[in-house]
Amino acid sequence: MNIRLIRSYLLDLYKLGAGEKMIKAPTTELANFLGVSQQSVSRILNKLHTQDYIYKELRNRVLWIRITEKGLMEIEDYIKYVNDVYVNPGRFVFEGYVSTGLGEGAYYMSRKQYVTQFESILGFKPYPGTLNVRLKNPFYIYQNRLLRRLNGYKIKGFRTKERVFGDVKAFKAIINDRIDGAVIYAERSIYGFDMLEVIAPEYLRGFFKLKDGDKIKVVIYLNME
Amino acid sequence: MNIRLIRSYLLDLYKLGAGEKMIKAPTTELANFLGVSQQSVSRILNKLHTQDYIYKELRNRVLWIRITEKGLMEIEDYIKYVNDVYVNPGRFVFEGYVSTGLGEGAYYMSRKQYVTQFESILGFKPYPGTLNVRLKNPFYIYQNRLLRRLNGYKIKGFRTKERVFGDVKAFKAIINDRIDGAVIYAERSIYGFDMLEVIAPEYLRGFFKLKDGDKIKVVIYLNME
DNA sequence: ATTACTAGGGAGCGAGTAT
DNA sequence: TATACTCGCTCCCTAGTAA
Repeated sequence: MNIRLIRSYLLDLYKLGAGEKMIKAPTTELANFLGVSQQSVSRILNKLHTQDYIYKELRNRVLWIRITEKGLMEIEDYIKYVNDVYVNPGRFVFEGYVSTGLGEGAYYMSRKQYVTQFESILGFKPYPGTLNVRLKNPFYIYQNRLLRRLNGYKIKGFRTKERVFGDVKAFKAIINDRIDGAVIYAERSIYGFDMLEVIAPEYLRGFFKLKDGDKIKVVIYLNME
Repeated sequence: MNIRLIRSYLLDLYKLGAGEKMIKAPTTELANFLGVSQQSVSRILNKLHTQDYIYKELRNRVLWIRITEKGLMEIEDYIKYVNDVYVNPGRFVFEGYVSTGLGEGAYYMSRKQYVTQFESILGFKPYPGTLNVRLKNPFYIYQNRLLRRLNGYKIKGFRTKERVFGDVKAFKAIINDRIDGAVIYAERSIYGFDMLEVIAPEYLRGFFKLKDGDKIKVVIYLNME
């Protein structure tokens, strides 16, 4: 079942109180509330149950349901997303923690072919290194996944006689509300969705006196205009 | 197109900033963001456009879009609903304004066949009359529409030799945080979704010293347990 | 490059109905 | 009364491809 529909139905069940306790959920009655047929309610509840979003049991031939932990997490993430949509259209706010990467960043960011493109496309000459920001909040990880799907500014890869350097995607960003930089996604990143790679014209660790584990805020602005 | 999907897609477009201005929306790029194929984006945007949820225009063969007033209203209602879901599971909060109905309420509420049922099912003997509460906020109207679909407590209709009295549906409610009463929905109500009919053991206009236009709060608790 | 048409498959839907 | 099966229909999706 489509995740968009799953969220929508889970939300309605939550409204009925199924997030807190077992509730009586006769399919005929839910049909009215959800705006679908009794048969569809039956099918929907069974799918939600199969996919572990709700508990479900028959008591005296009547259904009782309750949303599972997995279902609650899905709802909470979604609610956060919805609110953030409203507060920050066109903006993606992240908070994460300074982290030491594998040192690759410096190597990449000092390649002349990349540097000249960053300079002309983003408008600044990046400091030769990246700041790794680890995301812990599942919502930020979700957002990062979304964002990574967008195209952003494209920095073309190239090849030397030693090896191939892949394409890089960049989004303009503001770090700690002060420095204009960017978040980059290497085509074949070694990091998962819980890591942001940030570049800037300054040495960020120096500028903000950062050490590992320090909290940092990164706001990405989309360039869809 | 399914309203659940419409909301979901509109929300994502809003996140990209399409609620505030025309944004460049190449279908290939949106495909990544929405998690569907380029072809689906084309189809989805066309449907949203046909149904007046977005503006859409081609500039140099690239799509630009913006969410319409209708789309924005849909989003706002939905966001309110989502937040309210989280804050008030199992509870439906309404705020409306005291209004004079057509005087039918008193006639109905003094039928003995109704009164005895109300007394045994809801646990109080209703004052012979209903308080009409007019809803103005579109969100409350939306909520009322949702609620009217649920079954609630069923009060059976009856017939006299003069005429037929239809079924009535009731939900327990608390009025102005003080009086335990109920909201009733007559099977063939003469009112639209912008009106709540409230009953209580007391004469509410007297108890709260209400006059037409006074604000009043009604909280409905679902009985799905 | 784009957008968007077509066709085929599959998911979601409700009516009828078995239990 | 309930729930949930089958079945046919519609809607939604993607791949291929035209413009």
